[in-house]
Amino acid sequence: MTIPDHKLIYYIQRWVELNEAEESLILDAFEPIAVKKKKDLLVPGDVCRYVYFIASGAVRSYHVDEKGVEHIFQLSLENSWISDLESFFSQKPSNYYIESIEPSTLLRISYERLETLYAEVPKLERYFRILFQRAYLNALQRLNSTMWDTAEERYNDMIKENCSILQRVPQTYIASYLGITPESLSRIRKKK
Amino acid sequence: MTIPDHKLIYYIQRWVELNEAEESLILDAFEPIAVKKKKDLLVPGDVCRYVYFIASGAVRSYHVDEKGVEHIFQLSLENSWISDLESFFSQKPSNYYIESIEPSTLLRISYERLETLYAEVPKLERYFRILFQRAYLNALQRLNSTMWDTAEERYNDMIKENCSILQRVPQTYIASYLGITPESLSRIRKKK
DNA sequence: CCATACCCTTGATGTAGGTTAAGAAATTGG
DNA sequence: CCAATTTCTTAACCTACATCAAGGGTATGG
Repeated sequence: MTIPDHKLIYYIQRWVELNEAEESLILDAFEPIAVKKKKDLLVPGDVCRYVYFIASGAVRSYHVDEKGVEHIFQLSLENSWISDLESFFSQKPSNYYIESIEPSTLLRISYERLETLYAEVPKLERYFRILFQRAYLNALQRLNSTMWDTAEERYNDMIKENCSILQRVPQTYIASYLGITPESLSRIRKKK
Repeated sequence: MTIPDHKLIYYIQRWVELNEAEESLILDAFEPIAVKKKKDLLVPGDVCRYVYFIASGAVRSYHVDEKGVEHIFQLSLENSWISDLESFFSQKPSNYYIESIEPSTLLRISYERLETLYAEVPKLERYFRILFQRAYLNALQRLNSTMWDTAEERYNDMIKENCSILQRVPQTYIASYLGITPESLSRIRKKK
């Protein structure tokens, strides 16, 4: 068992208990891959075939609008998940890019394999139920603050909660994730 | 079995198959209640004890900020779910109101009862996994359009997707749900 | 190790939507 | 069925953030 494998099991065990048999079923189902910086894991038009667990590194998902502007959806560091779930679960073409922003090690599982894995390890339904529940609440909070807080408040919240990401990715990415322009973020930062 | 009970099972069966035994276990676990218009199901400071399935009627969840302004989170019609999941799952005090906006019939289940029900009917983990997955994707789309579309575009999208709600609740609620003031919504509507 | 691309900053100007205020219209309940 | 309350509209003015533009700094890969 390699280090990234350990981490996946560790993070699943935070929410559901697994016996040894279940652990190996899970590990067998995931395929480890290593990617360099700036590698596309998904491009628009392709079906999103995998859900990725980030064992190390950083990955973003974004979409490019008609004017060519990038809108960042997710900025994910190690020990979290990333995918385009809409495309993944519908198995229809995606509108998004998923791209590594640092050299990263990932564990991926395909749609078909995940369905069979649910049958082999029913507890995983519980794990993903809890995971989506938390992701949903998180998205609602982000929605709430986007609707009702100023850009400055949102940036300050991000500083509080998420220090390391600010050091690791360009400010343009942070601005896009917050829903503002790089210029505005620069002005907000100057105020301090 | 009453009509509202039927509907709950019907909507669960859209995603997972249930046998008769499982159906009755589920129906036994949910408690039907009827509420008038404007009844508070949850107020800030209280722990959210229930998840509600709306068999008929309409319910909203909202929070009131320091200035006394209401921010509507969810506007839910019959055949959908409503709760403050953050409070429900953490069993900590809520910051939200949940209030009926029409006379409604609801099926509710408590936190403890849901946990035992998961043990009795493991398939429900799958159902709620899928439910949260969809809710999460929905929240992300709402986030996306709040960040990048104009208020007018968001209102037009709502007209397309959700005709009936516009007829059934005051415009102030729609405005708040869209993240704008009633005045702005009024101006948008005048344009047509 | 240099050139190119990318990234950050700063300034001038534009605009969607907020705020305040007030009256008209529609609901509601006693 | 009417008074009270809530909802909707309109108008004048304001503000947070966007857009456009241009210059300087700093990675980075050939």
